[in-house]
Amino acid sequence: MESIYRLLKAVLIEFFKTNYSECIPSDFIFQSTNKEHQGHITLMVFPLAKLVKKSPDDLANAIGIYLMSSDLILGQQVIKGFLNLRLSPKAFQLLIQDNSDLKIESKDLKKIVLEYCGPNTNKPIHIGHLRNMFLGYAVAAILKEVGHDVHKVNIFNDRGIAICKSMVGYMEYGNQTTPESEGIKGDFFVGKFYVLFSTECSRQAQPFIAQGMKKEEAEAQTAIFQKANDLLIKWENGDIEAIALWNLMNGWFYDGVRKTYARLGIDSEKDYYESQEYKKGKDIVEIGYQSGVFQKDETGAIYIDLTDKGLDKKFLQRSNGTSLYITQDMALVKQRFDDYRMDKMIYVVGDEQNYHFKVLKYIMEAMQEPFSKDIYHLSYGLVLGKDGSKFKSREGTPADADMILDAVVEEAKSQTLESGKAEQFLEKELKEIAESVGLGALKFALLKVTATKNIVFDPKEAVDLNGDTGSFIQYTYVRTKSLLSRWEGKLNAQMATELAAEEEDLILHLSSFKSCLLRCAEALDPAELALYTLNLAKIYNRFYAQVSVLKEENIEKRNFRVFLTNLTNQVLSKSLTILGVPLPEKM
RNA sequence: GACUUGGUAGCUCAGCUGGAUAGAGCAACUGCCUUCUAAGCAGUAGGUCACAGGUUCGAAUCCUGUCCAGGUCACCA
Repeated sequence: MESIYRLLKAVLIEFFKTNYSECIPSDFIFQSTNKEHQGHITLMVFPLAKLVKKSPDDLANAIGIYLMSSDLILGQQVIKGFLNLRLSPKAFQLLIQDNSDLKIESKDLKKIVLEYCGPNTNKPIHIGHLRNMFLGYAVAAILKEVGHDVHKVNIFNDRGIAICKSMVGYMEYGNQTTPESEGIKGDFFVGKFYVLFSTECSRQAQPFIAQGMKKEEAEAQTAIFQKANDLLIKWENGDIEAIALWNLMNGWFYDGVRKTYARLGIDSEKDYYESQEYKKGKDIVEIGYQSGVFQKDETGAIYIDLTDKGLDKKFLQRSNGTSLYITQDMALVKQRFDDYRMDKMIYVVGDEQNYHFKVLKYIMEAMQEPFSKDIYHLSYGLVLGKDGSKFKSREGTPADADMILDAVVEEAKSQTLESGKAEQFLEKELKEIAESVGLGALKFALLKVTATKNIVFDPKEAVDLNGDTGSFIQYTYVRTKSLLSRWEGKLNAQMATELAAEEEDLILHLSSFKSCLLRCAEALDPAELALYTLNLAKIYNRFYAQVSVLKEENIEKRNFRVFLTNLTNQVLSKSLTILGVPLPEKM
């Protein structure tokens, strides 16, 4: 698209130079022409008319006539100050030339580290993690595609009171069982004891609640909670037994969660562990305190005063000297910049932590760390249930990532069976198709919504294979693939002299792929790419239904349509790969 | 209360820096498989863009105010 605009702009500047030499516009606004009107692109004449103080219609007419001298323009029509332009075959040929190569050359390339996933090791990952992973994966892929040097890292929140709860649960109810002995996936096995702990804890809390205590307060009074707390202190003090159990249970967890990562196609080049970093935070706190950036209150707790930034006092270390969530993040961010020396650190973390990252940035600024300006929180909205409430795992709703994935894959399988096509597939193929269609549907459903917005997620709808779904795109991809597999000739970008409207639409849309990617990279949001891809599939399907490709008798036309099919296939394949949506062989 | 994000068709969402009669999909209804995969295509119906002002040739989009919803404001993570 760009080269067309560039060429047209040159002609327009020419026009203004000859007619209105005093006021040359710095920019021209084009948009695609409305369906009701003839034309492909439209020039906005209003701002120009204002500049030269002429009526929009008169100016539009004058420009329209002038543009006819360009061999890019075949026709022009002025309607209420809109100058609608029909592009010539040469213009379309140019668009094809510009876009048959999908490589993007951009400047200002950066080294970027992106943190995503971030599971807690005490229970299986849930739907919120899915959004996090899909989003992080796609953003990283987009940045890479545009040319940046991207490094994905993962953080395991592997220490703290939560895992201690699972550990106490196991000590109480485990009876020496293992995931192997029970036939349960490791992360679920660990999570089972977290639930057992929670159940017992709320049971023990009942009497306190009856006395009028708040739930959280009451639970803190229970004997079982006390055990977890003691265990945490033991762990922090390096107690051998506590650490052995911790290693054992985290091992089970990693074993389970890595299976889920593999199934989801999620990867990272480096894993960070909170347990290995958190202590360094205390040193930073100490340095900050010594240099007067942080203060100590009467109980001995250390805080930073951010009231002049419109924020509150933020505590960085408890009065008993133990570290807090923010303490370890202070250490971790520094560690990352030491490890990678990158230009930008992107945290993919939910928007409930907006405040946290704002504070983290201010603290690093206050400590005069030069990297403070390069910290970026890529924040995304919640995944809500159908009634608008948060997904929860305890009430029997299938919020666990594995459960949701299983459900979606199962649904994809039954849809395939229903379609009547299953007979032509082997059992193994059917399984593969269900897996990639199910996973694709799930990823697309979570990626098509603007990242900052909350998503209302209905598993049934995501699984639905009709309409605005990943499967629709996958289907279109398979269609192009199947068609191309029947083609034995060469690919030829030489355009036929006459184009059908469906071909023009396809070319126009294909030609905006690169600019779409660049906008996504700028916005750090794959949603536009998801919708672009969906639209490409729609436009191709229309093309497919309206014109013949392999059965076209005119050789020129046939060759060119195969070429368009191939380009569509490539763009679909590239987009889906970036989004992390699997490419099925058959459907 | 403060800060922050949002409110567009019955439902889920687009609508990029202001541009033409506000667009998709789902759900409802109609057609189209002897033709390159019908998980498809074509069509009908569905709207006071939360509300009220303002800015201007022009506002879903920008500004102000109001209402509603989510999130955050811990010596939790």
